[in-house]
Amino acid sequence: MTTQRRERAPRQADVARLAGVSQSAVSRVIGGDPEAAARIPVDTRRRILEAVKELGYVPNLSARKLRNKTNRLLGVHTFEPVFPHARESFYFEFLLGIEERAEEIGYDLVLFTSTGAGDGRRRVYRDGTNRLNVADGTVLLGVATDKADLARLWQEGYPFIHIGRRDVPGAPDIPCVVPDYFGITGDIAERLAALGHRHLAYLREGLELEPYEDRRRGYGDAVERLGLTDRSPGLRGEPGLDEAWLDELARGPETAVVAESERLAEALLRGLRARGRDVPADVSVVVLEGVGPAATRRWEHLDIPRKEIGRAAIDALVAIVDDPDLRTESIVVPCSIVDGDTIATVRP
Amino acid sequence: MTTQRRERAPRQADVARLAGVSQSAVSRVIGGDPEAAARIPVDTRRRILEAVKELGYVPNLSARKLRNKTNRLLGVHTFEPVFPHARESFYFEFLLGIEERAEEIGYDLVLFTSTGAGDGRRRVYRDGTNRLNVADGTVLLGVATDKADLARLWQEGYPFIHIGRRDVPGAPDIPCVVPDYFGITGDIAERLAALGHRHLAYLREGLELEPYEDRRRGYGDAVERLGLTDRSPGLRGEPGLDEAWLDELARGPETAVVAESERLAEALLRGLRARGRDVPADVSVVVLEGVGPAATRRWEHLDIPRKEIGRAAIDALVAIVDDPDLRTESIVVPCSIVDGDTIATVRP
DNA sequence: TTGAAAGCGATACCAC
DNA sequence: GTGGTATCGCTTTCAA
Repeated sequence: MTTQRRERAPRQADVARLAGVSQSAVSRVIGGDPEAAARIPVDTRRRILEAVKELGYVPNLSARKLRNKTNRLLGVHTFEPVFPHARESFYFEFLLGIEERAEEIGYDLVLFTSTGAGDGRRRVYRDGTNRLNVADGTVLLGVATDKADLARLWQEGYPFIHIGRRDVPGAPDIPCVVPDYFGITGDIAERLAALGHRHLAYLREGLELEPYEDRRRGYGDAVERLGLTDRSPGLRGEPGLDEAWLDELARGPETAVVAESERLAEALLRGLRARGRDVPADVSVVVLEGVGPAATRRWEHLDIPRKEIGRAAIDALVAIVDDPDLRTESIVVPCSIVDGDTIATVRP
Repeated sequence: MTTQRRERAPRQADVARLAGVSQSAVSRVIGGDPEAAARIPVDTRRRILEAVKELGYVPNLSARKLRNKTNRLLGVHTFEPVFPHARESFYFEFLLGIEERAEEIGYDLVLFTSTGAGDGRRRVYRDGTNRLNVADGTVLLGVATDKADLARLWQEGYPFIHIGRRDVPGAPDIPCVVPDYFGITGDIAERLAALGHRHLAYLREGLELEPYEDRRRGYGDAVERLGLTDRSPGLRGEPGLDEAWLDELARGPETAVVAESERLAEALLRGLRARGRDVPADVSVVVLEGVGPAATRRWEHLDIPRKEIGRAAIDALVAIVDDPDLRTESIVVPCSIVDGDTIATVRP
């Protein structure tokens, strides 16, 4: 049986003709609105559905979107390519959550990949066109977030949500879903205090993104509140870790260090050992980011619930899509601390 | 500076009004058609572009698609979820190629994820709606390909391409991009023959999908053509590997085995060793599929250029989208053999 | 050169 | 209950 291949996709008008009813009737039956469909006699309905099957009619989503302004498509725009490095990528887990949740609630995903400027960075607007607007709304992520793009999207009133906090001048409240860095870094300081640590130090990366600010503020506030001391350059804005400060640390009163990255923690570990001090015997260490499965040590570290965040982003986005006037505050997702063997109670 | 957030997205009509021209003029300038745009006086053009910028106008892609029947969106439909297991997935590499190529040629990707039936399998048609038709065309992949879906898509005339060969009754030539299993298995037989092997055996998996047929045909034809012998049950349709046949193999004239999967090869290896024979000293082994990075041995095996195939799929799809009347034959992508240490020349 | 107007396919209001 | 009909935003033909 080799069926003939169809030329033109059938429209509601074709269905209507075949069923001997008006186009509106077809729309009412197809459209799924139970209210409207219910008001149609079973018999007419049956004839229409038969015609639909006969012709193999399927609704045209673009037309629907044009009318309804919605098509159950959610976008995902990453400011850097994701797939190429997906395996190791920081972002991969977010996508997992995004896909999972989208599937659960019956939305499809548009991956905006074409917007490459050729230099690796991706912009939302390409020759004046916001390509995102095929989708009802979009989740944005990436370190290299373009704030101008964000501001413009916000002004356009396009529904979107950003993973990770971003402050954008000119756009008061960018809807974001953010890990609770502020809270968890406070908890970390508290945990250290509970173990008897009074003198802490903070190791800072060279990045000045908002999420780092949150960590620093959370930690700094807690140190103050708990009456601890921290005389490290990191807390006051000096990134990195130099020999001078390592010397200082090795003979100073500090018994615990919070490092923004595993990289820094590794360097710290080497530096301390070179000076005859060990972790956690002499110094406890907590890592805030970048602890992978290939880690050399079981660092006590902060865990970002990426999949959770991806899911939360979809839910928040759908809420915004459903009600664009919604003034969404940022969604804060709690983080947790993964126990490692790099902290200990202070030696008496 | 806190700019006001816009209420309604501006349309061409708004731009036209502001620029003091007609809507068609705006369309001509915006639409990008150089022919049409060229016929518009520089001055008018400038006024229009200014109005566009002033209002922050961006074209509505749904309306465009409705008119033009194209929106530079390509779909990806997987018959099983991909992301959840993406890291290890057989399919992941295909996606890499797909994303890469789509980005290069300026298309965005729609990930059809919402079509889950709840049982893990995904169908194209959900309550009668072909969700794919938001995209200009779609790449389909998956083992659990639903042939009814494929047939229906084909009949509808929807532009798509399937990764992996599939024969669908009722749809003469499903456009597919397929690894050249037929050719490469022939090459494998030849390579073995060149090493002096005259008596081969074939180990078959229990799956009856088209790609397996291709491998079996390629191998079988070559064995015949080269005047080799193969008395294995695998070649004639018996899947698996039982003790009886292992005994047979251990004392028989066979000096080389082609196994459809690493799993089978492993079982073979164990069986042979238990019978005092070794690989490749006594028996050479070539594996056709499933050799991962965690393999216990450096199997001589077939390599599927997955990324290449993904890229080829996009190119083929775009060709079909551009010209739907195109009778696409299947695209065949050559495979290669990865050298391992499981084959050797026949001992004199 | 420029503009009016006819669709593209679906929805919903408003009469009948 | 049912069927015209205006409308969504854009492209393109056809006149002016």
